[in-house]
Amino acid sequence: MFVSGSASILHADLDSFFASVEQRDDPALRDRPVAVGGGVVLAASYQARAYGVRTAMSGRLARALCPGLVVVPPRMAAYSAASRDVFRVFDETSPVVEALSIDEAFLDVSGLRRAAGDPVSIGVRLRRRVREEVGLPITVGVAASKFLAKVASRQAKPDGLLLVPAGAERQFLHPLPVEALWGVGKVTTARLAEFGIRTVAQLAAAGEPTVVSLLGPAAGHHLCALADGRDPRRVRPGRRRSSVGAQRALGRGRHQPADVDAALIGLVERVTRRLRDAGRQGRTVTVRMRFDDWTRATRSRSLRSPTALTAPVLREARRLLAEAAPLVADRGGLTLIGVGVSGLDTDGAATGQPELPFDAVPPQALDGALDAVRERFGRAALTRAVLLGRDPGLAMPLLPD
DNA sequence: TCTGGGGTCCTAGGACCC
DNA sequence: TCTGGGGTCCTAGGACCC
Repeated sequence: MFVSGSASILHADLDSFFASVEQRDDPALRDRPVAVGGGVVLAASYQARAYGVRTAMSGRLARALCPGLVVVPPRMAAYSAASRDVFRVFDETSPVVEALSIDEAFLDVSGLRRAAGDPVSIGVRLRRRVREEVGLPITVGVAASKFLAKVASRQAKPDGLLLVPAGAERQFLHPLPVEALWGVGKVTTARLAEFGIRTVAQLAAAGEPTVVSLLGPAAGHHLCALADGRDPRRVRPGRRRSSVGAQRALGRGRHQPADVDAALIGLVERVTRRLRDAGRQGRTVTVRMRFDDWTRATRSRSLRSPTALTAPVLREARRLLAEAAPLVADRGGLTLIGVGVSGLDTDGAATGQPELPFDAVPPQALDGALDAVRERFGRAALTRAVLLGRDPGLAMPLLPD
């Protein structure tokens, strides 16, 4: 059974974001095939995509496919600024915005019909504003669930808007190939194809027990629910990053220990600098490695207390790397090294997060507010918040026990 | 084709606690 | 003393996304 509420979730996604910013800032690049990157393509304009140029492709291959390709080095600061401008438009469009990445977000506009019109009109205005005020093309999918909105925007690209009307979810979804589904990548597509499942309709017809036996319980149940149009996930504003990492390719061949250590120091400094700038601390240090045979490994350990300081993270990262020395020798040397810090603290007070305006939380934001309560005050307070929340008269004040 | 850099989520076994 | 069940945390790996 399709559960079709009204189609009031927007998925807004900038089109080939990095390349579009470059074309915006340099008129000479407009209408030309542009790739942002160097050794590897980070983003390709649609003119470049027409030649088969894709994200993650090597620069050499991209140039071979598209002789007129203009390759420009990335300007991360410009992309961050553009992202801030676009998110300002998002925030002015709806109070319930969930950022997914630097260039896409979900917006719940269900509470805005009276104030701002129906979801499609809101989407049309959003696209116009981003075009006029930021100068970038953006695609919007409109549907009753996050999943469908995301699939819709993917189908509508570039520079489009697509509504999946309530009740028409199955017609929209079932003819699509399984890889059109958010979360189905190469491995899952191949696995399903072994059993003749290539479209969403075939997935739905195969039945949940079969899909679960192929993909495991979590992915199986999840995918069947999605193929059936069931996706109850709310748009959750204010989600925070839970890990910070940095990595660096080292190139093939042997690397002197001193060079590897220098790279490690640089990575640790970058990561801890970002933690400090964000006012966050983390407990688990992870060292990522890639080897000459392209296999990967990670080693991680949790510190006794969270930190954002270079020294303790570096000490732990060096230890982890030293312990992995036999592995490195065995697999023919390092070609990439990375450092991550996860288990980030969620203490709002210590991180400069503003006080939660409990009396100003719109009903559709309750989900996110409760998560924030749990993060800040723990489970007991969450239970109490839920109980209080059931009786509007008791909803304030809410203080930690 | 020959390969970057940033993330999220899931699984699974083992340790440990109640 | 032996046993069970449940929960959480830690670590490693892998799929997937942009």
